[in-house]
Amino acid sequence: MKSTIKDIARECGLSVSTVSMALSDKPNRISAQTRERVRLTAERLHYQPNLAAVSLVNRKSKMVGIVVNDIRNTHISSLFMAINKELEEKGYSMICHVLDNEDLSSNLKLIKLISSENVSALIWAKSLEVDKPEENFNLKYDMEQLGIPIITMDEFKLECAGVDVCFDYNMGGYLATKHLITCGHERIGCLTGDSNFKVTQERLSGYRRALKEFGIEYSQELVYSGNYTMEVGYKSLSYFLGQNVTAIFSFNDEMAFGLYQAARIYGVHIPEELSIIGFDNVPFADVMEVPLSTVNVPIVEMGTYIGREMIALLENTEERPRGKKIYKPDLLLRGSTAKWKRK
Amino acid sequence: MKSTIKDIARECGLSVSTVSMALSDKPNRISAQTRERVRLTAERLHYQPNLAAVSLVNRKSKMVGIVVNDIRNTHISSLFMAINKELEEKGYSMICHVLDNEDLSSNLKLIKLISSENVSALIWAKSLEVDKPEENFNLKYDMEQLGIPIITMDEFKLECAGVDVCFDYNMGGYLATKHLITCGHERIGCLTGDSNFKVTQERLSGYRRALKEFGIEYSQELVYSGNYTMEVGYKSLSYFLGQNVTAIFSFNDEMAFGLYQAARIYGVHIPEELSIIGFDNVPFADVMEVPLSTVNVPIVEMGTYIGREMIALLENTEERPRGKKIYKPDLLLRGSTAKWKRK
DNA sequence: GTGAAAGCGCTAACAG
DNA sequence: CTGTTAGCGCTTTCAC
Repeated sequence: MKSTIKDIARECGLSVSTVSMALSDKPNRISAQTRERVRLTAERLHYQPNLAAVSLVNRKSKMVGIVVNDIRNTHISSLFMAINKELEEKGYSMICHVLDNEDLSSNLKLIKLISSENVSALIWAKSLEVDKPEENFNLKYDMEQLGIPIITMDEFKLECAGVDVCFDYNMGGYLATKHLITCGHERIGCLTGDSNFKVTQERLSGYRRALKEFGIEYSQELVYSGNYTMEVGYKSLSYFLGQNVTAIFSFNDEMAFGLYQAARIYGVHIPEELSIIGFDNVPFADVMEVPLSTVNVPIVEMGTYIGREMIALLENTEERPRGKKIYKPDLLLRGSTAKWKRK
Repeated sequence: MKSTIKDIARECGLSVSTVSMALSDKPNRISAQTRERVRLTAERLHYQPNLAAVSLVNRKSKMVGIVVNDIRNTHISSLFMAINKELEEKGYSMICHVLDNEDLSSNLKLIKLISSENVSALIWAKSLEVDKPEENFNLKYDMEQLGIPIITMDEFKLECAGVDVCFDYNMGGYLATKHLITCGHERIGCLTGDSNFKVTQERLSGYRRALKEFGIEYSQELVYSGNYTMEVGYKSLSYFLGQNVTAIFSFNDEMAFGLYQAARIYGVHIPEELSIIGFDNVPFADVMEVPLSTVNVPIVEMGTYIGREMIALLENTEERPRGKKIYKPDLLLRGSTAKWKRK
């Protein structure tokens, strides 16, 4: 079956420890010949080190845990790929926990599992849910107990090594809304994501801030509580039409595509009869017949940053205080938003 | 730091082995009280078993390796999620190797890495490349050497436990092409994926088979060699227009979207001036202003099947001969293909 | 019913 | 330069 260091030792007539050292890259006192002899038999026997054993003795592994939301969303898979690329280059593998949109399974169970997997670090790219203060408290505690560097994509206020890599969603919401207002829209629908996500609430604050700044009253009726999926975007349109909105700010592009789909069915013309602005800037945004105006989130850049920071965290020995990085939005104005002409 | 079974033993004044047994679900002779006492202190100490240690002694782990292509393609991320869902339910975690479209890194290196990770099984969802007989020979050998069940998504002809979960791409190519011919098209462009992939060649065979059946001569000029990405779809259109094609069979939906994008720029109307049929049926296919006709690949069903088979392979003890499952295509005719009216 | 001992594959300190 | 020993955290005989 799989050969071990023991097999090599037997073949070469050496001790296990000598073989171990010979195979190691660290400077040591094994003669060049022995070294070569060991290397050759290792190759011949198709030897591959058992990383479980290595990690057991080293108390660290070449594994990084990652928790992400539904990767069917291109925005998220792009992030995933960007992180993966950086880590793989440096010889790290990822143990993935991908969350289905439907079952956002218990955070605590997840952390326990991860705790078992003895990964050397963790990337927690799952949104912070603000409606569970108690669970979050425990989660924070458990995360810190892991004793490994953790990169989060929200402000978890963890007290352990790592970085918070965030995005200014509030500003994004503000800019998107302001743009619509500047176009002359006054009844602006707001299609939100899961209302308990911090990232959702921040976008909503931005929306309200813009309205306020321009003296438009906030109205609960113009807010449709979505969940970041295309389906809900589709369903929401009839509601918005009933509210006579002239523009919709969708909290992600995915839902905006759902709006497009419904608009086609209902015969609503974008942007003449309805302006739509999205959020994320997924690659598809530019493929639609009416390219989608959206708030750009530099997700690949963020993923790359996360990957690199992770490597630094893992390989630099000196302690660093927990870092923080905030990415800023910019507006990508394409064909789906237009000046509003009162009929 | 992280507590171990030893800590529990000390706390309870018991031996390590007793604690191990008490914590185990297997039937054994530990008294109910001891059992409970151990359980409670384990909880109190936030004990989580070290799976590296467990797998070392059991010679198997709750880890499954997976190799997939670029998950930014919804078709692939859907597959990934479907597999993940089944495995996670049964307590298995996935070690992911996601391949970037650009760097299809060495298979052999990948297998070696996986061999180190001591996963209990492997899902090889990466396309078989037919132009590397030598590498494939070694790959096959190395895969078999892993000594674990392997599910592939191509016919690798492996001689180890597992299943080949395939799709009849040839039939898919045939049906798509036949549909276009039946619509009256004669100059049918063919936008292929990476030409060295078996799944690409099969589609191409299907295309040629349909042409032949209807007495249309195959012409090299009508075939544009792509790579399954939107960019190449975009770029290919001007070539196809130069060839005066009236329809294009795109080997996946992604590239078809690229064609859409280019068509908009060039002012080419779909389907009046150009019919397009894709392959995969990604969710977005239905969102475009002109919904994309495509060949349906039941990828979620396939993923679920793979997950379930994997569990069966892992948990049923009796030996089973290597299985094979072939999914069949069906045509989804939407708005992007139409009867050709000679001008 | 519980404990002692051996060992999974590997590394690292300590001898020689 | 190389071998011996101990031990990472856990499971599993085999004694008691």
